[in-house]
Amino acid sequence: MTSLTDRLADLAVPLTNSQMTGVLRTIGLADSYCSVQTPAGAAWVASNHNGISFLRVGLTEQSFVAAFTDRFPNRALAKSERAPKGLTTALRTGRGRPLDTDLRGLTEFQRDVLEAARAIPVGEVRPYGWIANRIGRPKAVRAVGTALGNNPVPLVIPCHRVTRGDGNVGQYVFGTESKTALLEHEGANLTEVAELGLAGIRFVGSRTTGIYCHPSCHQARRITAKHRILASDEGQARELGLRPCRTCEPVPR
DNA sequence: TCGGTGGCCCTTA
DNA sequence: ATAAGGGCCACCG
Repeated sequence: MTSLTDRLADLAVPLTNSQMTGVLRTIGLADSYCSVQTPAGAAWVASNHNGISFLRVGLTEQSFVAAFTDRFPNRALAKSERAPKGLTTALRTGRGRPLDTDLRGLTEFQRDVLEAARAIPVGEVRPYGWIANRIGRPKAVRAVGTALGNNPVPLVIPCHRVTRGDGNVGQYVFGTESKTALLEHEGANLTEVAELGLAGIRFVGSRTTGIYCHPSCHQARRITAKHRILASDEGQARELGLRPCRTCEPVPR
């Protein structure tokens, strides 16, 4: 009678390293990585059959591999010459079909935060509190910041579009200057948002449409100056007879 | 009036 | 259990 181990041994097929990597990759235990150019500079990016799993800007190849291994101790990593389909274009234009991402290993809270951040259009920003509200945890503003700080795939998931409620850009994995540069590159009206923020203005409304928005919402930016109304909070916007924009979903704090 | 700040909030390591 | 983290508000001089 043949033992189970004997039968398994009969089944075993010798694999080359690259074949083994291929198998591991298919079952999500190995990632490929390559270098890509981004608006924030040269980056290394890892991906597997689930999608993009890890991206870092400004690291040597060696320290990227170290960072990946540190984060995913049980996964193999092999170099590839080809970038995942659509990645280069998506990173350059910030547009197109959303890229697949691999967010395994993150908590539900962290995934919720990152998914919400994906909803912010190119050239616009939303406050941390907007994410918190959107995921049904209005008071977890601070935790939202922490979760974004742990975003494994910056740029792919645009955590740089989340800024402080007072109009400042706030912090960023790759540094504040990089965040500012990215947002300017995307065409966000950063100085206007900052000026309004300094004056305590959170929302911009239109006398003609009766709608109020976040100041960077593309709808808000089309409002003619003489029809523009400013509001410091939701209550004031309501008093002015305005209702929230369905596109940018302005939220209190 | 405005910039600095202590205290609070929530999640994760 | 505790501390720290990409925030925010109220309060203060």
